[in-house]
Amino acid sequence: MNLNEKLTELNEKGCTLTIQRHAVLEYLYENRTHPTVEKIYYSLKEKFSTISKATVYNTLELLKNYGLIQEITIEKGKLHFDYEVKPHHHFFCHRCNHVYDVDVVGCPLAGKKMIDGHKIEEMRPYIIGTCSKCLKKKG
Amino acid sequence: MNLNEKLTELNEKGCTLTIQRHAVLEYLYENRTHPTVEKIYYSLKEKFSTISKATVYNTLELLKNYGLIQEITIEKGKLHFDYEVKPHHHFFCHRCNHVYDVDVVGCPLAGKKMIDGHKIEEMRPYIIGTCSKCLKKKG
DNA sequence: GTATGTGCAAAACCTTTGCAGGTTA
DNA sequence: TAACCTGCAAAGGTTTTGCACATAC
Repeated sequence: MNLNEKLTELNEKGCTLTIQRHAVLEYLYENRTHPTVEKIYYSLKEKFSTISKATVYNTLELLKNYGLIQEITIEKGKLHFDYEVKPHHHFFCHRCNHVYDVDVVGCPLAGKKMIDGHKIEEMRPYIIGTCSKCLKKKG
Repeated sequence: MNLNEKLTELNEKGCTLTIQRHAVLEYLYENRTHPTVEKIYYSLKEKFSTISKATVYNTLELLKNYGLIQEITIEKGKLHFDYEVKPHHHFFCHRCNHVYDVDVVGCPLAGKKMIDGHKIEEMRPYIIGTCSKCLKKKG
């Protein structure tokens, strides 16, 4: 889903389209590196010098609740965010702290709505390890 | 793997078997509810009134590094721990904040050591949703 | 004009660190 | 005794909250 489609959906659902919300969503659209809140905040601050961390947190939470972005809890005590909401695996390198998208086909839970009587609302398939770049650095 | 086997393994690998380490591992062995650090700390404090949070954190990190327990980052900003280290899915209820084990067979990554050139060291298949108990409470 | 959103600062919370004192081999 | 471990307190880092001001419908 492209940026305008998401902005339109947000608007149609009755959410005020503020400059800050536009900026956060646009930033995630243009930066598919699974940035942390801190990264998002400091990047936006370059354009919007008065934006506050509280607004960034509020906005990310709001966009997540509208189902327009995805929260990633793969790194201990730190949030990452992803513009792409379609289910896909995330790989976290514990050496460089980068999050990568990886493509895995044949998930046995694909399309399932329930498991053991629990209602499935979101899949978070995480993988931890050492990424290809860090493997090369190994010394 | 039962408690004595893990304690033996810890000892054989050259790790000092202190009362605190024994207590943390034993607590996880007897409480398979994926407790948070806080829950572990306050529970152990009932028996060992002088135990400190730093020791609990250190011990959990140490046991994790020995591969004897599993760290769960499913809840935003909070760590849970699991005595069971065999790969299995975890379900997190965002309503009651409980973590459940769920059994999923046919993971396409089972046994794989690499993906996209990245070295897989740990799988964390997380599912978020509303648990069966909270679905009943719905009102 | 009322409801909603933002920015600032402080608070709350979780985790890590430094170090003195205690324990283990 | 030398190495390691624990407990306490403080520090560090992330996220949340409260409230005055600003903005939107």
